[in-house]
Amino acid sequence: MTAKPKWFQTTAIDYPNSRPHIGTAFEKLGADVQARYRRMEGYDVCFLMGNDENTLKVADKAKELGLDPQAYCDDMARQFREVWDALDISYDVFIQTSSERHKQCCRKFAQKVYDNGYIYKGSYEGWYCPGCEEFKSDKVHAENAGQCPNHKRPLVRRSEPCYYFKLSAFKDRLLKELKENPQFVQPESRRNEMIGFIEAEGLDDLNISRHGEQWGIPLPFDPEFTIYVWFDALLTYITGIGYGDDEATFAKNWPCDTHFIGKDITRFHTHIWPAMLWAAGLDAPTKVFSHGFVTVDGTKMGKSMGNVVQPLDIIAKSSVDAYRYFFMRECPFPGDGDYSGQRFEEVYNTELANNLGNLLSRTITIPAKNYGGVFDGTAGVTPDAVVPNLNLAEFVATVRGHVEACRYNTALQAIVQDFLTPTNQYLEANAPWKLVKTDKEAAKKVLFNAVQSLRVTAILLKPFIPKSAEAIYTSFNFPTPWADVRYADAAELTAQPDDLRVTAELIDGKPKPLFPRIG
RNA sequence: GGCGGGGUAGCUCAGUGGUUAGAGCAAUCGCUUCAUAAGCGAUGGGUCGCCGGUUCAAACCCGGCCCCCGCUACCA
Repeated sequence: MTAKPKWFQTTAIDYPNSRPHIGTAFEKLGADVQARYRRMEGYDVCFLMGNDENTLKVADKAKELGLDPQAYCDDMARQFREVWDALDISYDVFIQTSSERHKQCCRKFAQKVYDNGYIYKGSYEGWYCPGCEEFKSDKVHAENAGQCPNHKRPLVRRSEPCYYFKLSAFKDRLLKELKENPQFVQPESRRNEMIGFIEAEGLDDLNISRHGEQWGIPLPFDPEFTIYVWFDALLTYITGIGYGDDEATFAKNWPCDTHFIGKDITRFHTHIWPAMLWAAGLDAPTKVFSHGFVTVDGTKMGKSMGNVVQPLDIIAKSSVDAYRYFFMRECPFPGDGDYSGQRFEEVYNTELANNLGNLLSRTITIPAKNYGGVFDGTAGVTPDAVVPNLNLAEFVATVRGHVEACRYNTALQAIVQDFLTPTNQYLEANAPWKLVKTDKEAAKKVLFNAVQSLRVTAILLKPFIPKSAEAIYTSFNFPTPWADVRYADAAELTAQPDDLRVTAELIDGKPKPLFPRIG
């Protein structure tokens, strides 16, 4: 027996200022489809997610609510997980950066980089607002005529000591990695941006410390300073799998096979993060995938816009799988997408209710009525292909390629248009509901073939809509247990040892609609 | 400003030189009634951003122009 290949993937960790919206969920969903697909394909998957808590905003928010920061963080973590669980996000590790374990490992990492000579003390000079007690960027300074936009008082030039990470030392190595390894940053457009950036601007050393903060992780070599948030946030990807305290688990999983992130933080993950890892003597991640953003009714979502949509609100009106299907089918994962209630209804009714759900209903009801749900004499019979001019093995290979490249919408489009719709056409062309009156055996064979199409469909849809795919699959007595099916099983039509039977629960001879129409 | 991507049917998009430019959704009409008022078929609808060039032939190649979007150091 050979060991399973490992697959380690992460999503970005989130600021727990407010509950997750559909944009945050988009990332988790895309990552989840990949994780589920990899598990199906026999990988030993570790899927890591978490919350990024060591930020001032979090401490402020807790204060505002009169809560201890830790209590606040723990409660938000609970709320986040509630949403992820409702969306069937199959994470294996959920890490909070305020956890003691993370902090300890974080300090170990910082010490290591310091010992390796990639952190040095310097000073940071910039425009400071005494009212805000923080530095403002040159941009803010320029745009507000040298005044603080909050306090309307002049910003003052100020210099304070800090610690720098020697990012510049990795410029050539990074450029080489970016250019020679196309998989390192996906999609391609983001990779080009990252290469272009270094070529145009070079790489400057980065201030990684803050001074005089209470909430945060102190630098091990100088406790006067805390580690600036993103430096510790990125480290969850390794502390979550045991860096610094469980080397066996860490060694097994690292390097990361895919970091799923939003396109806005691509630079952190493709410039700073690999450099940090190299500075500590570790490998860079294999792939960083930058997904697009979700808009609502064509406009950017935001608190100030008052158009924030939460996943649970959509699920309440439909179902988890409807939610998952919509975003994976309608929004190209590498690019941006839009959510609107109208479009949601359209996609749901057309593809899930009418096409898929109805197909299941009709292929259950006719056999149930005419054959008592048992396809006598089909044991050992190889099904006929239902879709003309389709090489099933090639088709499945195509879908697999789309899934592996995170082109989820294209994968689903292929499944619906090239497989599901033709199955409905096949039924129409052969009309088993008529044929059954003249040639019961022939009608049975037609239905048998159609049901086998549903088997293929259920397998292909498993990573996308796990519950519904299982409901379809277990509506019949297919021999391979659901937990064991792989895409390879969808690639061929084979005989089964027992007569095919309808195993779905029937009420008055009919199954419960899988996706009841909405609207 | 610089670098990158894009402008194709009402909507979302496919289509990198070769017959009358395609798909899905939406619209209209017909067939059907096994099924979730579901299914199937047909039809309408496009000066392929604008102008010029290369070519026997251009949505596709080249030049110019207009417009949109992304990146340009810390908001998924």
